[in-house]
Amino acid sequence: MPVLSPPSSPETKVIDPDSLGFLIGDISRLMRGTFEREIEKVRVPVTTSEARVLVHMARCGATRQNVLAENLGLAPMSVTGYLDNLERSGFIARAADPADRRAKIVTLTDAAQDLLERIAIAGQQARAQATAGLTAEQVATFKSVAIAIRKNLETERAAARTESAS
Amino acid sequence: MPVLSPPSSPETKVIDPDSLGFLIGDISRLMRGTFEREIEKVRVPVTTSEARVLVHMARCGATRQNVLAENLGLAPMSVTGYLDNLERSGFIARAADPADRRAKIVTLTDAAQDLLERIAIAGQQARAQATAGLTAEQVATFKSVAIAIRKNLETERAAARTESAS
DNA sequence: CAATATAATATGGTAACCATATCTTTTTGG
DNA sequence: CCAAAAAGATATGGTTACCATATTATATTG
Repeated sequence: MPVLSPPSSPETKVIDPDSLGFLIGDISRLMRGTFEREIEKVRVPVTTSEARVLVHMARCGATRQNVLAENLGLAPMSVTGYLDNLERSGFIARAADPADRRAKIVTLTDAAQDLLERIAIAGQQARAQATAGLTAEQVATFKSVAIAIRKNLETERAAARTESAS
Repeated sequence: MPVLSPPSSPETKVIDPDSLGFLIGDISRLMRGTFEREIEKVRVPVTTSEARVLVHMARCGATRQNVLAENLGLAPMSVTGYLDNLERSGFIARAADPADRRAKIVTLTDAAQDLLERIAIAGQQARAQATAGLTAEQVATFKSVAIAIRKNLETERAAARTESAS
């Protein structure tokens, strides 16, 4: 049985399919799948992004939506959509900001507390799957580099953003 | 100016918004955005996923679609869609497999060669943005841990897959 | 107080997937 | 050898995760 001849034509530029970007995309897709399976197990009726919104809200307390959007690194409209779902499900509430009637302040409801605990469990499970066989140090290093990468990309994103608003 | 009081209620389970899964999701979203901006700059009329398909094809040579799907870690139907677009754009061609008339063998066209070079440039640029200020060693470590994580998650995915086919 | 900016949202769109059913061939068990 | 099962691709239709632009209501500023 012949070995597969790698490039179909000799001068083909061969790009590493394991280059940084593809690798990140791969683990993101896979991690999301694993998390969704765990979310299902603990019966949490929210999506991954909605869970992220809740987690940030738990961290920040009552916030305006635009602040939350900034916090999440998302367009305000994306957050509006997630909040619509979460509000319909009874996990968050919107109230007019007395200081600025254009703005709305979102808060977690009591129902969200239960949810957050179950989300934490699902997250732990997913993380355990992902990091099986790795040392705590390896994971810590990975995370710190990931945070540095995120900062770089956020900076670039902000630059692209202001540039397009020329 | 008062510091934000973290949890809105004292017993709130506070989940780290920088826990592994969210972090990975963040850099994936950001990296894709950066890559898309670079892709635009080099005038490459394909999406990120389509680019990934092309890159894998350059690596594997002529393959059956199902092999390609397996290779990519995607459902066959997802690959069919990407290949539809790429074929319409003239970057890949489908041919019946003479050994099995159910199967189709996909190959890159000459037009794809140009494209791959430009994709490589966009990838390098995006990578440079992402890893600014990091040492080669940090990046290498990051990648090796990412590969380990990917392997773990692929295993879990396969297990979930066969389990649901009970 | 007119012009402008800002908070949220309505509307509508794209990308990246997947499940299920279907069609065609191939393989296989009797 | 043939009926039944399996396997490759695809049609159909759906979900999630976003974003851009226009709109509305309110606030700010010149």
